[in-house]
Amino acid sequence: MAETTPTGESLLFLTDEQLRKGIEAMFFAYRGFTSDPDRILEGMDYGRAHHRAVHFINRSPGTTVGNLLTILGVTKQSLNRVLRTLFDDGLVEARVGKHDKRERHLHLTEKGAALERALSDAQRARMRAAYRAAGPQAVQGFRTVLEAMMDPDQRRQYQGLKEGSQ
Amino acid sequence: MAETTPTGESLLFLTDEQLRKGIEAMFFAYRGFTSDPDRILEGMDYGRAHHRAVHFINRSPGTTVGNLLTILGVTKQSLNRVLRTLFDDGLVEARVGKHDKRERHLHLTEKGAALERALSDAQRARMRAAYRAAGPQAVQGFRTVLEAMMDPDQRRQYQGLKEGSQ
DNA sequence: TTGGAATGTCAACAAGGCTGACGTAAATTC
DNA sequence: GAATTTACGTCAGCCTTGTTGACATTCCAA
Repeated sequence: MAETTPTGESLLFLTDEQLRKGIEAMFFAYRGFTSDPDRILEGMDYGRAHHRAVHFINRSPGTTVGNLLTILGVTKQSLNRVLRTLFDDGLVEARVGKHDKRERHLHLTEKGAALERALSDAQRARMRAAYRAAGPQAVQGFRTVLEAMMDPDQRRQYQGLKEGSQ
Repeated sequence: MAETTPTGESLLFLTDEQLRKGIEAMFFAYRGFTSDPDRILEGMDYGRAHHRAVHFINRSPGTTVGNLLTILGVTKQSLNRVLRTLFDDGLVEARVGKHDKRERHLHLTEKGAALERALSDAQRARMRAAYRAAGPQAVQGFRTVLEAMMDPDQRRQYQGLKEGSQ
């Protein structure tokens, strides 16, 4: 491999030390990333799992339970516990599929949409501040590296979500 | 705020849509980020919490229990459960402080260092591949945005760890 | 008509967070 | 020298969110 020998473009950014810094940056940044929604959710009877469900239902209204299972990567039992409380509290409603009546299409109620807004407003505020401080060029790099870090399956889901399927 | 009106440098990267993409990128990328170590740990009696402890003990040999508590941001009861199994299995040893005998200074044993290497090798491999694919410029941006996303306290810890204190 | 897909649900369990209370030894302060 | 504070350990109990396994229902599709 010719590119393992530093040439004009230095490859110092691939040293173990630089990689370790990247790893710790992910660790600490992810804590910040989740902290604002977590603060909102604590006290309510909800947790991070509810946030994720509400986020992706808002993102793809009418998505099915099976879709959600794939995206979230958890078992149906685990997701069902979360969805049940969201149904019971009137944040999410499930509509029986028109074509395939086995499927349940998930939608946020007005109340659910309100919670989603509160959570994502908080999360976006932090993201916006970080983006603004870092600048567009840095944001471009940020997205590029994150995308390269995903598993191929996850990346496909991420990209598939880019243009909403309604 | 004058800079909320797009000028020469477009501010399209600050739209809600772009921010949402950044949020989902963090979500999916973090899953990839943790998946390789998780795979190694499953089957052993260890989990992600053990990984974190071992990582930071390796990072700062001789660190105290209190330091570790601050860095990890968990309660001593929670950390203690993890440390106890690491002691019992001979991966970590605690040395009574020389100056302050109340403190326990934590060190990896050879066995602990071996596990740490296995875990960080796997995690670095993914990070290295992502860095290489994205290029140095993107990596620079990646680190800049992550740093801006941390809480100030977390950022101080992250930066404080940059140059090892031994 | 029959097999398999999509979903819900019950039960049991584990990891890893949390709080609260209590104990001990060592350092520090008064 | 006594009192207080600090660093750490531990017991008990609770919560969220993940897991596996088993079983029922409904419905599409071959």
